[in-house]
Amino acid sequence: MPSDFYQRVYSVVREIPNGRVCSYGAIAKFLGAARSSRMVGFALKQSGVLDFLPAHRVLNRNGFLSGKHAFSPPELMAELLRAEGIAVANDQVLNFKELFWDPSENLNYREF
DNA sequence: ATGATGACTAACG
DNA sequence: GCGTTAGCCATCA
Repeated sequence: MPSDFYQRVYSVVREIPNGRVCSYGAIAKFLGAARSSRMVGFALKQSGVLDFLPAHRVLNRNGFLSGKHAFSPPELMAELLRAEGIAVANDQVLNFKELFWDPSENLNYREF
């Protein structure tokens, strides 16, 4: 039984538009737990059994695929991103800055 | 309850 | 600009 924190993480990640990416810190901040960025990644790792979750669109603040090793195979993460038109090279999203999607500016806060 | 862990970040040197 | 250190805090053993 996932905690509410997890549910909130999933709710935000699910709203990430196709072809866009986000960072752990941004999600954590939006959830009001700016210092719990690590927990965001932790939640995503456990999200495998839940509904579709674009976890591959969530990267660290540098745009690196920090969580690719959690996929099977790890290359799957980069492939999923490329499948959405996102350029990936050397485990990094090239135009991360342009593709960045900030939940605090594009998603209205609501009860999760 | 205590200590270790981690898909992170920011601050130092 | 890069490697190291230190905070952070929800889980888990």
